[in-house]
Amino acid sequence: MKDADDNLFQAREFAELTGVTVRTLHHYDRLGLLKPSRYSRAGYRLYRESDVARLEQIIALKFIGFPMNEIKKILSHGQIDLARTLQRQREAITEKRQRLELAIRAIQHAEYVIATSGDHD
Amino acid sequence: MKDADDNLFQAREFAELTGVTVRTLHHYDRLGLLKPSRYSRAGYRLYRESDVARLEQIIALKFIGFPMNEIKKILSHGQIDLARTLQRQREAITEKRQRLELAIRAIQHAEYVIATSGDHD
DNA sequence: GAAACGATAACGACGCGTAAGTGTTA
DNA sequence: ATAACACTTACGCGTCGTTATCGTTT
Repeated sequence: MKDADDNLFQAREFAELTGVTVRTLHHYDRLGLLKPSRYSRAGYRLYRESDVARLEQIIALKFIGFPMNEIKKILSHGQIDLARTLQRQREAITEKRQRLELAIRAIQHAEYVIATSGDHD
Repeated sequence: MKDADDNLFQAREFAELTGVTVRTLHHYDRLGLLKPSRYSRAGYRLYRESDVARLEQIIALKFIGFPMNEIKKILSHGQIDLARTLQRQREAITEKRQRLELAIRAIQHAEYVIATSGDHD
C-alpha cells in the first residue's frame, strides 16, 4: 500500500520472464552485476520490472561478446568510451570470425582429401 | 647401438621443434594424448621424431576446433567416421561464425545509433 | 505434511599460463 | 658450485550447470 510500483518477481518467474536461469541470477547477484531490488525476510530475491531492462542490457552486451567484468564497467560508468569500446570489441570479434573461417577452409580441404583418397582404388 | 632411430628430444627441444610449450607437453601427457616414447631415469620426458607427427596431428585437429577429448578419440580409433566427424565439426563452426556475424552486425548498429545520436544537437 | 520453490556451498568443465618448490646434469 | 633445464603439485581464469543439503511457503 506504500508504492505504486509494487509487483515483484521471485527468482523463478523473473528468470523465465527474461530467458535466463535462476542460477544465472545467483551468479549475477554475486558478481554485483544485477542485484535484486529487495530480498524477502527469508532471503528470497525479489526483482522489479526496472530490473528487466537492466538484465536485458546485460544480455545484449553478452551477446556482442563482452566478458562480465567489462559489462559491469560499461553499465556503471555511463557510456564513457563506449564508442571506442564497441569498436575494439567489433575488431576482436572480427578476428575470431576470421580464425573460424580459416578453420572451416581447413576442414573443407581435409574433407576433399579424404573423399578423393577413398575414391581412386 | 641397438636402434637405428635413436635421437631423442628432451621436453624443451621437442617443444620448440613443434611450436608448443613445455607446459603443453605436460598437459598432453596427463591427458594421455601424447605420451613421450620414454622417460629417463630422472623422469625426464623423451620424445622421438615419430612423436612430432602425432603432435602435429593434434595441433591440426585443435586448429579446426576439436576439443582435446575428441582429438583423443579421433587419433585412437583410426579414421572411423572421420568424414562424418569433420562434417559435423564444420557445421558447428559455421554456426559459431554465424553468431559472430550477428554480433558484429549488432555492434555496427549500436555504433551507428551512438554516432547519429551524438550528432543531431 | 507434501509439493514447489528459494538459498548457499562447492565441484566440474577447458586448456593451458604461471608461479612455487625441488631435483638433475642431453 | 652455478646455470639451465626438468619434474610435480596446484591455483587462476570465465560462466554458469549441476548436484547436494537445507530452509520457506508469492
